[in-house]
Amino acid sequence: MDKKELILSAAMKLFGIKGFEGTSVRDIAAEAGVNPAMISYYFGSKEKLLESLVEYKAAYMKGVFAELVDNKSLKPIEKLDIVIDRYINRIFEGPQFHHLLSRELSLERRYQMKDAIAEILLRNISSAKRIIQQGIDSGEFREVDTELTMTSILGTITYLLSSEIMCRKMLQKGKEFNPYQSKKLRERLSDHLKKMIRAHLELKDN
Amino acid sequence: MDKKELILSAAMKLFGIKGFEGTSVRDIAAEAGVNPAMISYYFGSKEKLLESLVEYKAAYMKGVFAELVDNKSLKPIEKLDIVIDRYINRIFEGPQFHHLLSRELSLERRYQMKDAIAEILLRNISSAKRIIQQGIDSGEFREVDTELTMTSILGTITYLLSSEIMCRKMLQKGKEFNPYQSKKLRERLSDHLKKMIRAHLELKDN
DNA sequence: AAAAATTAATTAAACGTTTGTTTAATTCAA
DNA sequence: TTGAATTAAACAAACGTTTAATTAATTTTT
Repeated sequence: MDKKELILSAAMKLFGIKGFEGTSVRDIAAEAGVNPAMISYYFGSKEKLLESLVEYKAAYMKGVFAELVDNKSLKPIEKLDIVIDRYINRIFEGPQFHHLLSRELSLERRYQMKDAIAEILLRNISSAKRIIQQGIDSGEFREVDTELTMTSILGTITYLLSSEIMCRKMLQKGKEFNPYQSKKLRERLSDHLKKMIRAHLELKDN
Repeated sequence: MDKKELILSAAMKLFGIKGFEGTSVRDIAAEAGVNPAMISYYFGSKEKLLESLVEYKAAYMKGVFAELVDNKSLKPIEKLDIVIDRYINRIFEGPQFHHLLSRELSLERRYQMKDAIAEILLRNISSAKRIIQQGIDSGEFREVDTELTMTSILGTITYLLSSEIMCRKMLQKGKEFNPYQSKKLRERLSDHLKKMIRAHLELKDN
């Protein structure tokens, strides 16, 4: 792995757990095992490093749900199940990046970057919204508020995994419980969301 | 208003919008119109100011739902409606404190404070969880996952209001749309949540 | 009630660190 | 031999906090 990537992954880790302002370039350099000057040398500045990081990571998230929308062999409710599971898996696998994004979004700073982040997140959300709309149009779903239904799906996952301590207390677990490594929790969350979304969307006279 | 309170409300505002590490004591002093030294004088340190702030604000949130649990004249579903509306109103009225809390919770720092914050939030959540359990016990609700059902309620509200820009894009609104001052959005959110929770909790053969 | 003494509040300035970044010299690779 | 990569050192600026001096308020003494 070249030094540029070492810096990026060190920054990812530290920004994720200590926040942008809470992480110094010397922290990042030490974590990456490089000289602090290399950060300015490669990225220009700490802030541009953050921008590079978001750009770099965003590439992995491009249009994950796009092909799902046009799939003709799956029913809308089955598509939504896939959306839910993919989203859960993504956050379970790398919660740090997700924490970084939501923290940046909630700060009144770096507006240009916030806009870029919002665009990244929305790219997938709008695909999922279209799936719900498909179900409504075909008469399989009730005429729900598509935007807020998506909000509920994402919000449930995000809120549960926004902090380990909160998750533990919420679920009444001990200190030995690690939310992000619990396969049981993944399934429990997936199960809850799918059931709730079904009850919410499916017509009563089914 | 005495200077101690001026400092507290200035800190509340700035920590809320710029974050703890992103706000300097000089920023706070300027916003409050006091000398920077007054912060050390009254609170000891910047970190203790944050602790005082959480303690100060937490007093207003003490056991808001406690009396609701024991209320005999309301049905569980009606109680939940009240929980939803109170929670929505609280965040709409003062989103900054809520942002501060969730940001602090997601950082791997100040663990003692995180624990205190989690306890504050959980106090009300456990009351609401008991309401759902009442409904299950009385046979009015399905046997759902009470913890994750609460997570969905709180997560929906939190996610929608976690950032203005994300909210606008999610709802496809223009720049003139101010989520926190939109009475329409409050009602739309309340309506969506109540409907979804009803579909999720109420027995099919009702 | 007035004066004196004591405590509290407030200030500007300075403290030592840490911050992000740059420089200038050096090592490395092509 | 040229250009890129890497380094240690230095930079000014900003940071949280402390100091020492001054003003304001309160209490005690006369």
